[in-house]
Amino acid sequence: MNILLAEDDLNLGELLSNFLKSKGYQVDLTRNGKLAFERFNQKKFDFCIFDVMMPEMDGFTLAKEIRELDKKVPILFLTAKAMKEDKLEGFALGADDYLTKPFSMEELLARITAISRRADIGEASEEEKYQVGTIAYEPTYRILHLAEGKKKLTTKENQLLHLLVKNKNEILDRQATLRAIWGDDNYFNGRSMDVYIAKIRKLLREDPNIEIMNVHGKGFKLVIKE
Amino acid sequence: MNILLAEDDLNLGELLSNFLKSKGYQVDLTRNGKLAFERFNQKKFDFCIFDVMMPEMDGFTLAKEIRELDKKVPILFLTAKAMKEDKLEGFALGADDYLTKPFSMEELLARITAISRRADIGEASEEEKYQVGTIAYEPTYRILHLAEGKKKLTTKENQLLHLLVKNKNEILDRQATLRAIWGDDNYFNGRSMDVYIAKIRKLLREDPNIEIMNVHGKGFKLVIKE
DNA sequence: CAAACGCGTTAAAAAAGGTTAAGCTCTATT
DNA sequence: AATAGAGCTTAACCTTTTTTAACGCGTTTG
Repeated sequence: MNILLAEDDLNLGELLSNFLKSKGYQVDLTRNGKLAFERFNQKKFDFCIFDVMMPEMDGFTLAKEIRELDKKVPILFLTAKAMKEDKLEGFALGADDYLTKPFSMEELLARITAISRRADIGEASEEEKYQVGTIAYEPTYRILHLAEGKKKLTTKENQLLHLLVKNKNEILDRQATLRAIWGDDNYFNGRSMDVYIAKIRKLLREDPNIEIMNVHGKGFKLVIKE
Repeated sequence: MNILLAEDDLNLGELLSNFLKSKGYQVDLTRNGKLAFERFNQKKFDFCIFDVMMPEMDGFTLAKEIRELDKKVPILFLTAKAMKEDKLEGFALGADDYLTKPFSMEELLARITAISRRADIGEASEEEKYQVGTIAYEPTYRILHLAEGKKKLTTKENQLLHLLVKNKNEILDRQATLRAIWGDDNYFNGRSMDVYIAKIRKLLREDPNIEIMNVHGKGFKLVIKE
């Protein structure tokens, strides 16, 4: 299981990282929210642990960005002792739990176990495979199973389609997507994204029930009729 | 839009109720959780605002009961300042937001606007299907089945028509609608809405029994004769 | 009843999106 | 090192969607 850990205190960070690794998890440690966000978009994570107070981008903002793209990945916050209002903000973002420093390693492990068990029900994680209308899609291998045969997607095609599919029937926010895939939501990246939407639409044309609809000024939404 | 308000402090209750009414919402004010729950079962509400501390039945218990019946209706809690663990409990129940007393009316309005927008346009994802006079309407796919064939609606057309249809035979309040769709009820958005009312009227002209009537100074009402 | 306001409607301006193709930047290959 | 190819970005052009403006008419209110 892959864990994304964002902690600016390098001592604590290494400590946690080593502990979790010793328990059989794979851990990516990042120094701040910004780096964590980039990492999150490059790799698939099953669990996130964020310190709330970090330079560049704090844990809550980070969680907000991530929630735009992934509604499900469990997020656990590490907060300095007994903050008041701050905690709530975390929960409103769909946090699954929080720990107040100082905490014991065992406590952390217990939470991770409990939450990931809950999150895992019905999900075989690792090998992802989707059925989009009549078309099978394997983001892990970037393969689209069309009627005429397998089609290998490019990096960007795959990233975008993956997000669309993960957020089926929901609006995929334009800005958040741009930041996730292109790292920046300026005008030109926006146009680039439009170009990729066009490419993907062409690829999925095979099944007339699939539609990527535009929500003016907001983003795109993948819907599949009946 | 119908709001269910539960607040035992009658002064505050009346104040809130009047303020919200002045902003175009219909408000049912109840004195405690028990009465609120009864009211909830008699009428359809689009939004709930509950004080946490109330006699008979507190806000959290109330929310728990309501969530048993309705998983989606937005709930906002009003809490006395800075409770600690208690607050968290609210979020676990699927609260959408909370406000800590004292708060400003504007702040409340902003939250309501934001949440109901999110709930409204974000995910209308269940297969809805309406019959408006002789015209079938599928808001999920933004399709209007006219005599001449299918007509695809634009984002705004769809949002507005959806609200009209959901509130058939009831007045769709102008200001509340503007905040729900446009996020702000300023003069220009108002004119924009009028333009869309005109568009929709044109689309629905096919069936002479359909009428979108104006209620001067209040809003619009979709009625279907006999 | 007149001034102010709200609404109906149409047209024009502005913004956002759809699509195609040319250009650029890598990387792999000769 | 030059060439070719793949992938991505930028540019260009066009369409659709939304907003803003303008004008006229009905309604309300003092």
